[in-house]
Amino acid sequence: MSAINFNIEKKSTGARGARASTLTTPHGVIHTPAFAPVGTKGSVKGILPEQLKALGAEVVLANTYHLYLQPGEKIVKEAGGLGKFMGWVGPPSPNGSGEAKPTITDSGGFQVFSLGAGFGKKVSKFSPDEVEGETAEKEDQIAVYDEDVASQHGQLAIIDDEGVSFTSHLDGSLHRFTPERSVEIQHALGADIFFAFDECTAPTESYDYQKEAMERTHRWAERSLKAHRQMEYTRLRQGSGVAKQAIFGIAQGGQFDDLRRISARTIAEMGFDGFGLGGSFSKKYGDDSLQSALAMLKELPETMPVHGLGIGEPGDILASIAAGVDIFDCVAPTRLGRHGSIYTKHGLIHLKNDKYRSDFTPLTKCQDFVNPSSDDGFTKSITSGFTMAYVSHLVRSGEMLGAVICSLHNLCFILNLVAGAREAILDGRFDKYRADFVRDYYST
RNA sequence: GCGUCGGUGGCGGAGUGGUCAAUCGCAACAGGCUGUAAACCUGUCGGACAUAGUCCUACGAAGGUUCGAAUCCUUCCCGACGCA
Repeated sequence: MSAINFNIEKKSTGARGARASTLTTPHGVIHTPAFAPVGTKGSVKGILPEQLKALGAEVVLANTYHLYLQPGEKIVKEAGGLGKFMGWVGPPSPNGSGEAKPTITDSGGFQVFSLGAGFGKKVSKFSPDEVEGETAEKEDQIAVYDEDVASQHGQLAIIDDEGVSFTSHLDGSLHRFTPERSVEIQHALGADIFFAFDECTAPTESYDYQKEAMERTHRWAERSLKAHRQMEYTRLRQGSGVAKQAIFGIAQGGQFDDLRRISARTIAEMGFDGFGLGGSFSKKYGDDSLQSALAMLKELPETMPVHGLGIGEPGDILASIAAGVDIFDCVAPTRLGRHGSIYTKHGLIHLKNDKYRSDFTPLTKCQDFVNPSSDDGFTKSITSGFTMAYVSHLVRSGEMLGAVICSLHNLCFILNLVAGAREAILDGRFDKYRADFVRDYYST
């Protein structure tokens, strides 16, 4: 019995393609395609929950690794779950705060990549039998770590078949994630949708390593699912009612089509509630890996909801929607915004550039491209008094309001882009919608 | 007027005979950012050709010592402080 219900309202004919759906979660409905703003530590940086709602966001994504380290999953559980904890709630009821809105947690698998293991061969890896022991052995494990790499990049995450050992970036203390532990933490965090623990790889890894990591991810997926079912079973037996959380399995395979396909099939057959398209699609790795990753979706049953992890570049989002991805999350809107870059119909611009010092064009001009029905929307009205010159000034002078305005703007842009895609799908004109956008955004 | 300490690239501030077109920070200019160790990181930053590099002009001004001076000497200008 799944905690979510996925209902496809409209889909392209033929092979798997763009579709519009409603995803009903224990905390509310998500209309897909949907974009989930990222609130890694339980906060979409600089943005109030009320503002997120006004922008049209229906779900936010937080991170297991970060919340585990700080404040600790127990606190979040005690608060009543992630949504309640972070104030991501609906209208208040007469006798208290409102009901929590939909949330997703990432498993911490990405941190295995970003905290060091992504640097692959430079990082020592352990065979399973070396790490069977408990905490006492961990000191020794770290000693094998490549000191040069560690000091150069500050990375400290070591993969073995059983799980991942890592040192906290906050205080250097030693920790360990296994699939079971990740699930346990994510149960405590209580998001509507959470992910199986995986190993994210860079597309620059060799075939052999991609295969090894993929197979490990599959074993971890199985263990994650099993752990989830056991915990859920126990909870249900204690009379806690219905299933509260859905678990998505993550497929990997890097840039290799055959691995991607194998991974998709393997994950799909395990019985997850949904599918996570894993990987890292940063531009620095080249352009092919996303295409290769999207191709694997053909292996999935149409009825399976798909989450594109970390896919957030506008063109990539539309390409992914075309391939049947339903939900997205990405740090780009907020990170770019904090750094002073904003999306416009004609591409990304850097407000710090000299030419915007005296550009008195209203900021809202950048949002005129999609979803005309949102013309009276929140961001439009809240940012209507701001000019590029003013925001440029704020960003230059380090005023936090600059970061906030740019983040709002970018979230508005991406949420509108995705909402516009949904409308277009429902109207049967998605291909044109995508083509028009891409033409304008990537011209010049 | 006397004395002391200072005047270095947009700013702050190192350097006190050669390895100095001059450490570093800020500013400026540009680039990057895709499941957030990211309100961050990288590059450029006297001028001209410009890849390396080469050549100019430069450390208040003018002279001087020296093979060689941002660095030593003389005078002048300017600033801060102290004494009259």
